[in-house]
This record gives sequence, C-alpha cells and structure tokens, in this order.
Amino acid sequence: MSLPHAILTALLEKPSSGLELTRRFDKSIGFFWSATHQQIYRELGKLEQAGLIRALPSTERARGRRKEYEVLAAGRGELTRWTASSDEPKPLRDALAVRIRAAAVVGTAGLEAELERHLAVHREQLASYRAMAERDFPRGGERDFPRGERGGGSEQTRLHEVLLHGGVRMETFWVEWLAEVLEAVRALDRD
Amino acid sequence: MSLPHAILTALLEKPSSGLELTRRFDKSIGFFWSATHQQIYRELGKLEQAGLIRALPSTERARGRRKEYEVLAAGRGELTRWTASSDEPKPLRDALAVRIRAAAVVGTAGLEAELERHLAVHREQLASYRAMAERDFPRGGERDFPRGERGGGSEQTRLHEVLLHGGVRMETFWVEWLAEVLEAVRALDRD
DNA sequence: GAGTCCATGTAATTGGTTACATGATTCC
DNA sequence: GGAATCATGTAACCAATTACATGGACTC
Repeated sequence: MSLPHAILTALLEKPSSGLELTRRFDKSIGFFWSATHQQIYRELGKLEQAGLIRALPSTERARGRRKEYEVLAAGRGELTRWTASSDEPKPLRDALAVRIRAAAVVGTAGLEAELERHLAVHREQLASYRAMAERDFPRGGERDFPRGERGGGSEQTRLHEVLLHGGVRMETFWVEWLAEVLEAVRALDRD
Repeated sequence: MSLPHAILTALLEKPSSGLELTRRFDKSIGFFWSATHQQIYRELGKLEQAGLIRALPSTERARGRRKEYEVLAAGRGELTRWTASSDEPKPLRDALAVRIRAAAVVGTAGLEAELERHLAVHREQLASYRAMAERDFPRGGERDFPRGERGGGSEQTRLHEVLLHGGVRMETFWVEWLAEVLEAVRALDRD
C-alpha cells in the first residue's frame, strides 16, 4: 500500500492538484513508484474521504475545474506511522529474465533485438539520472562523506541524494548486465 | 503476461504437477517471476483449456489426485512466438524507496530497523545465488568467455549462467546501496 | 480413526491498466 | 464558434494476493 503514502509525501512537499501530481510522478517520485492519473485521482478521493487530506477551499469543485489538495494533521500522522512500519521485500517480477530463460529452451530467435531495446532504455535512464545528480548534487554523488562533514545539507537533501544515487546504481546494473547478456546471446547466435 | 510463459518454460524443462511447479517457482524460476500455487493452478487450467498443455492421461483427474502436465506443440509454438516478441520495460515500484522519500519529509524514525531487515534479506539472497553459481558454474561466473572458447556449454547452460550472474549483480546492488543508505540515515540520526 | 501431509482447488478482494467520457479554458 | 489543451473523472478488465475448502495417502 505505497501509493497513498507516496501521494501524501508529494503533497507535503507541495500542495498540488491531481494533474500536477501526475506530472511530478512522471518526473521524480515516480522513478520509484509509478502511477497513472486514473490511479492518482482515485486515491486522492479515498484520502479525502478518510480525512487525511482536503481540497483547498479556494479551489471550487466541479468536473474540469482544478482542485488543489493539502495534507491534514491526520495525514501527516499516518505517513509518519507508515514510514516507521515495515514490510517484506516484494519478490521480483522481471519479464525479460523470463524471456531469457524461455530462450534457453526454445531458442534465441528475436531475443537480441529485445535486449538492445531494453539496453537503450536503461542507458537513457542512466544518463538522465546522472544529469540530475550533476545538477542537484554537483560532484557529491560518488563520495563518502566523513561523519559530520557534509556541507550543511538538510536531512531532506541528503536522503534525496542517496535515492538518486540508488537510481544511478540500479541503472548501471541494468546496463552492465544487459550488455553481458547481449554478448552471450550474440556468441551463441554465431555458433 | 509472463506467468503462462514462465510455466510453459518450466514444463518444457520437465513435465510436472501443479505442486511441483510451485516448488520449482520457489527455487529457481521464481527468482525472476514469483507465483503462488493458486496462481499456478489457475493458469494451468487456462493453458489446458487453450490447448497449449495437457494432463498426462495416466494421471487421473480428481480433486486431491496428482495431475501432471506436458506442453503440446501449440504451447511450444506460443512460447517461441512470445520469446521473440517485445514489451516495454515495466516501471519500477519499490516501497522502500517511497519510505525513504517519506522519511525525508516526516523524519527517519524507525527507518533504520527497516533498512537493516532488508539488508539482511538481500545479503542472504546474495549468498544463496553465489552458492548456486559456485555449484553449477564453478569459477565461471566472473569471467568473460573469449568468443567460441566456452568449454562446450550448451545454449541452455550459458543462458542460465548469465541469468544467475544477473541475480548476483542485482543483489550486490541492493546490498551496497542499502549499506550506503543505512550509513546516511545513521549519520543523520546522530546529529 | 485422528492427525498430518500432499495435492488441488474456490472465492473475495485489492491494485493496476486500458479505454473512454466530459467539463473548462484559451487561442484562432 | 471550432480546435486544442487542461483537467477531472468513470467503467471494465486483469493479475496478484489472501483466506479458505476439500479430498487422498500415510502413519500412529
């Protein structure tokens, strides 16, 4: 149940309308938890009903009219509670790995193109994360900060930095591994 | 729609009953595509109806009686078709990252314990992948095979090896990154 | 014949996806 | 006033999760 909490987080950072949230999910929050506008509107409705957020009174309610939400005290409480809670890591589901395993049985025909497509996507994502890191945390991402010597970054800043660094590492994994798989598939196809 | 194809792959490797499949999903296939027995039985029913697999005639059909399936020609065809098809990479959904981002807003209380739990799980998974790699591909996992010089490994073997290596790399990513996050959170909590 | 696995299933619910509907605003 | 775009929503569907049901085989 992370979507409502992702939305609460986003709204605490800045009160927004559904469409604004959708855009922010496309750009930053959604790097770790994607959501479509339909999901977001549905969830905003539920959160409002539950008394965790409210529509700003200034924004009139009518279909087609912009409606801005802010987090209520109960919402902040719920988010704090959830942040300290725990759940089991969800088991992985990766369709590409299933394809590779299937290819081991029925042959690699067509697999190379698919691997190349994915590799391109991940390379692009990696470049984009790196650009963000360079812009938001210039030359800060690759170093360990000796204890207490971080240059005055707030809690928020430091955590956003490690998150982004996680994105960089994750995409680096994909790029390197897919390159390895591609090499193996090409070697097999040559024989 | 990867589950049916994961099942077809597993059944081509070895005809099995539902429960056997469930166990194999827990051990190997499921490292990349997990599934519960309920999902598997449901899907076996659909695949049988669609004429892609059949129950071996020897195994009687009755509730509580073991029923073994094998893949029909149409099933192999479908799997071959799917292997060569393509799909967009699915956007990531990682609850832990959402938690970290929420912690950046409402504070890191309780986060450290959750990070430690996840770190322990990933360390364990990494150790298990490494053991499998050592057992199935002794000292083969870390090297690049110069073209054509693989020691007689079949297509299957080589692809299983890169898959397992992907698992090792993926878990290595998690372990390293979570350690980094944990260090950052501890530094923040000290201040 | 009671208890415990082994094995196959059903049913209800949740969360996410896809397709579509409709009102408001702006610009020509 | 027509087209494009901003904005909010509904509805149908599908896959995965959770909880529960039932029968067969074996063991004490």
